[in-house]
Amino acid sequence: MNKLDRDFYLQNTVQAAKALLGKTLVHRTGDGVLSGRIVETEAYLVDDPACHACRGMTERNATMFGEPGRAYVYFTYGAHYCLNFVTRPTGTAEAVLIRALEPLDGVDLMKKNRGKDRERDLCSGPGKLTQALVIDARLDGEDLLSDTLYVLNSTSHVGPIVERPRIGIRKAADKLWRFYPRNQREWVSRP
DNA sequence: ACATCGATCTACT
DNA sequence: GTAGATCGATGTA
Repeated sequence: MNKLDRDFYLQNTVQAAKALLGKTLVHRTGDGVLSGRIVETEAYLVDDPACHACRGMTERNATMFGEPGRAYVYFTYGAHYCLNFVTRPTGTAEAVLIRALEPLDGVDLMKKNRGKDRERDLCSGPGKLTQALVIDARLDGEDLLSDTLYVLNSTSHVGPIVERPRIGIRKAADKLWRFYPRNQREWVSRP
């Protein structure tokens, strides 16, 4: 299986958010390989009031303004990291938030990282999956074409995609920019 | 310098 | 179903 190439991340962010469903996120760590199937995403656009970048570049969101195909990782609620993939050309600050995974490789290590035993509790939320896959601020700006953190272009068939309002935002709450495959409800953060 | 508020999670009712 | 934790980034003075 091949990694998604740079061109994949240049496309329309809403399309990219849908196209990422069913792909496999891989993190190679010193303790083992951790991976999961992407089953829930959200799109954040440059002219979108809910997007971190809508008020211009700051120290935190600088990665979103950079090269597509990089990881934007930020810390929130005093406790959690969230993982995004930067999309669109350099200078256009858009990204896809990865909200949930179906665990694949390294499940035992994920259970240890999370302090949970049920597989459904490992990656069913943006803060959960970063804890399970050991993704933190050190990976902000990491190239998704590297050999550490990357996305495999799995060709598995993804059925009908459900479109819902994004979670945890107040602005632009009417936009249906949260996506998950209808047949993957069991792994998502909020069916 | 200081006050506010999260792209969340957990535990508890 | 909901309250509380928790702390860095951000905006305002």
